[in-house]
Amino acid sequence: MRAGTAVMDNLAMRISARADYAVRAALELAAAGEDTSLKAEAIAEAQGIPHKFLEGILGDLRRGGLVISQRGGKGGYRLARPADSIPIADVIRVADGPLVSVRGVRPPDLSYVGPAESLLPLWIAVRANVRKILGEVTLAHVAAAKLPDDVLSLADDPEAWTNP
Amino acid sequence: MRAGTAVMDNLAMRISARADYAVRAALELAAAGEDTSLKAEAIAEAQGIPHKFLEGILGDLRRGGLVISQRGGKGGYRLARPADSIPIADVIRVADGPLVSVRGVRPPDLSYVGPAESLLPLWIAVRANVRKILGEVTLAHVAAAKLPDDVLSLADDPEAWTNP
DNA sequence: TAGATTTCCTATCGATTTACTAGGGAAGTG
DNA sequence: CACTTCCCTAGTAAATCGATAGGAAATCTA
Repeated sequence: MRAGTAVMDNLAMRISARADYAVRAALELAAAGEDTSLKAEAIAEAQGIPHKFLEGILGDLRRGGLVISQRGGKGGYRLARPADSIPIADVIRVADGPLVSVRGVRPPDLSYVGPAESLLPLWIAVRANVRKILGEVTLAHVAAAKLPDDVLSLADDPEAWTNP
Repeated sequence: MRAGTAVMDNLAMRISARADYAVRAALELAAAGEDTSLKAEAIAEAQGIPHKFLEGILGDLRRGGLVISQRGGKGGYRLARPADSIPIADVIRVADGPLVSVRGVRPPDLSYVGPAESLLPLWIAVRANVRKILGEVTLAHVAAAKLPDDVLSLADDPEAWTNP
């Protein structure tokens, strides 16, 4: 922990509010069905997300080609593709940039010297693993509460839920 | 990406400079051997880390029980335990707090509603996976450039090194 | 004991990022 | 036209990040 500060919430790897909100909004759209559109306000209320903030995030999802928007009275947002073809990784990347980085640099662009040389393959391995999970699990999986077996088995280990 | 900004380095999951520096410093100590002590300045120079910044990080490692320090002429820092008994995860946690969090909260403390309910087990699975890798790989592994086979095989996939 | 060395502690700093909020314009609907 | 809903730009308070400064405390050598 950083010296001198009492409560440290400074994290090695974190998922931002933006990414979390983006995924939850996309899940609401997935649950609604590919051709039902929902208003930003309705999503915001359902998920407890500040609605003006959510509007910005939905704009990112639209520019990223994940959702389609419609203005006016019967407007709203809907998924651009079937929910089972949209991995969680895509949503996070579109809302928040690259999945994993070290010091703001992506692993392949790092250079290490001396005994730290093997750090690079280690970060790469971590990244590959995160990518594998979040690239495999789709909106449809989560919305239907049916995660793939290999992911479920990871989450089933009781030790995975403990704190430290 | 966030609307309106040109270059986005805003990341879903990142390893901070602090965590990176902490691991690299610990690796220098591991390479030096358990009972050789190194001065902060020497580590800073070897790894290209701002030395006053590093001093603070080494203080965290000391308070976390990972290194032992000695002041004065022949002083410096050395590992408190053999390098093969210190996982990378420990170093990161001591320097930077919990490994993985969502919106600054640790996964078990989150609560989701509706179609987002299965997000929790998903984050838990991601965390379990990161923990598994970083808890398995020790300072000795990295310093000797001999990562465990399962980690190596992850990093060997050429696709793991690609950008997006 | 004096002097040199090196850790240890506190405080501060500028830049960036994060998580939001405000206000109004553009597009579509009845 | 009136109304709705998305769309866009700006701004902002607070936290965090990465780093620096200055000196007190401990330890060693001579």
